[in-house]
Amino acid sequence: MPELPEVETISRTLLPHIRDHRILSFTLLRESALHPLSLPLADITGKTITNASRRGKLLLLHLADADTSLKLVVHLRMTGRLLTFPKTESPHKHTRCFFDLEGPHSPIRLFFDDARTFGKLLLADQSILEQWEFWRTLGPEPLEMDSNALAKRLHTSRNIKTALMDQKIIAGIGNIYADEALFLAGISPLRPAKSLTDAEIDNLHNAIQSVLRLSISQCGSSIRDYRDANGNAGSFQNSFKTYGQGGKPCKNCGKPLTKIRLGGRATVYCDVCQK
DNA sequence: ACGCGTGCCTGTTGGC
DNA sequence: TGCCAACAGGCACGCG
Repeated sequence: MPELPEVETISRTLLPHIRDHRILSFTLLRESALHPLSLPLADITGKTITNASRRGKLLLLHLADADTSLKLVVHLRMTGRLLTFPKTESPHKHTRCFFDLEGPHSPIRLFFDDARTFGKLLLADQSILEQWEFWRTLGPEPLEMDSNALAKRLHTSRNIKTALMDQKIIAGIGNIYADEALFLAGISPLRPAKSLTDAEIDNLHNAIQSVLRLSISQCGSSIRDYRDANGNAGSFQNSFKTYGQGGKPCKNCGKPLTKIRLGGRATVYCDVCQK
């Protein structure tokens, strides 16, 4: 399930394959893969991909031609993948859209595959992005914000786990990195966010940044679906301290980890080490 | 205005 | 062994 480190990895591994490639055509196999606010996908033909970047969990392909500047925004949600193949590759079972690209070398086909169909493509200019509520209200990048900024955004009565997963508060954190960061910070996921002291928020801020940075350095976490743009798995799942580890001994104190549901999400923590 | 619960979607898993 | 409910979870949405 691609969160910030996974999307960052996809962006980095995808760019060398598609930079300076021109989009010749597209094939949309599932209409609902297109976000309702999107420009018609036909507007993408003839555009050149100039860059790939990330904002929160969103992957951005920067497009340009002589007159316009557009972005193809990809939200992979749970099971979305972006993969490149030679142009002879046929659509896969879960291919929702593919693009034929021509570049300096051999032509390639860029696939948007998505088993659970939660993912979306949004072809947007600046004005569409500004109309898009999710984009407009997306919180700051965790690797670019300081501890004071985080403290200001955590004035909510909700539990800290749910608050960390709220994309309006901070962008890019999902279930994996919320659990892992709270364990590293020694903070219970059940704590009301606004009950955290400045020192605790400072710890949490450091924990969020170190967990995300470490995961990026390991090319993200592959539970089952996630792969980078070359189809390779990440390895941060081997470093999980809590996520998916309910009932197993805490790596710090040895007591079995507690598994609960919080905001409808599986949540694993140590009730000894996390206060 | 805010917090909380539910539905969406389909492949995988685990219990009987 | 086979069946089927439960589960995975990011986000929109509706309710109180």
